[in-house]
Amino acid sequence: MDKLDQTDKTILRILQTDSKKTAKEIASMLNLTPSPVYERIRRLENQGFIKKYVAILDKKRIERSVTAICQVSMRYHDETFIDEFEEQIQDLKEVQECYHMAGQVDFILKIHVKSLEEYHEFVRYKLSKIKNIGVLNSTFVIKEIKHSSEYYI
Amino acid sequence: MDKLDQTDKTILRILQTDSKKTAKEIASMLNLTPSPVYERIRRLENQGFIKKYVAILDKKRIERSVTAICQVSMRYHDETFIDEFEEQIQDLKEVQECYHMAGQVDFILKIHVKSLEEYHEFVRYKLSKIKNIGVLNSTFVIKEIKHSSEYYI
DNA sequence: GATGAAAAGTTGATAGC
DNA sequence: GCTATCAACTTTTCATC
Repeated sequence: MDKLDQTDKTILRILQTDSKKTAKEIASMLNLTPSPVYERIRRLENQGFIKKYVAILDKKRIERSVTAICQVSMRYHDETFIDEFEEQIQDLKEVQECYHMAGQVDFILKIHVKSLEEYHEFVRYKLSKIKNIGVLNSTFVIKEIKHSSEYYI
Repeated sequence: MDKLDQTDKTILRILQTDSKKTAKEIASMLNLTPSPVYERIRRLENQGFIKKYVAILDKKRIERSVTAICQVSMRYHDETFIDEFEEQIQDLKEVQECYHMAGQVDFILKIHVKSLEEYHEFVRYKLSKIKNIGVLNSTFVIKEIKHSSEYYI
């Protein structure tokens, strides 16, 4: 009930690249009728393999051209400080990703802003207002080589 | 023709969180009829604001639980070496994101694998086979604080 | 730009193999 | 787990305001 067969995997691969493909289209790619494809997709959703369906926007088109990677280390590593940091990061709309890391650096953040000026304001008025940040090291993306929401299956 | 009004922005915000919402549902959220919503979505697609629609999978469910951030510096910075690196990275299915950075580190990669053992094999048999890599520094995600495909609009 | 209606296509359910 | 069929709903188009 929780195992994926080859048909399931193919369906997931297709939906990861284009979720607007209809059950009918997928069915014809797999030499099936739409019904089993439809049922499998429903099952993959219910069993939690598919979390959601989203539109991917072009960041250049919506003025989020600057991508920064920001590495943060905390001054103290009390549980409370860490929890507080995590909570406050959730509310920062410029932060698209944030990971708690093993190693020297505590957190890695991916940030999207309109310009370097906006990044400066983000760091000055939002990020550095969070308590207990020790080291804060920002680098900027000069070219996006690969950026995908797909996982290899 | 290329400017977004408030209605466009609301539609984009909705589609970024749930692209399965029908034109009818969005219309009722905006106190409109489905037709103008439908036309706006078509326009947002044609003008390149919406790049694509995808299904987001649960990485734990499909055995890609380990996320690594790998920072790579090149030995030499010739154009040919850089181009070659970028090309070869495209073909590595474990690499979900790769950015060419300004600063000390040349590239930052986000990698998804099943286990640390698989990561070891990835580095040993795939990544380190790419020519001209000088420094290679891997860290692992111990907790995902935030991970979204949405941009703030 | 929006409404409203109508044609074409998809979804989702059900019966049967 | 599949095919075939069908009603309900959505998408898509278009005349009209």
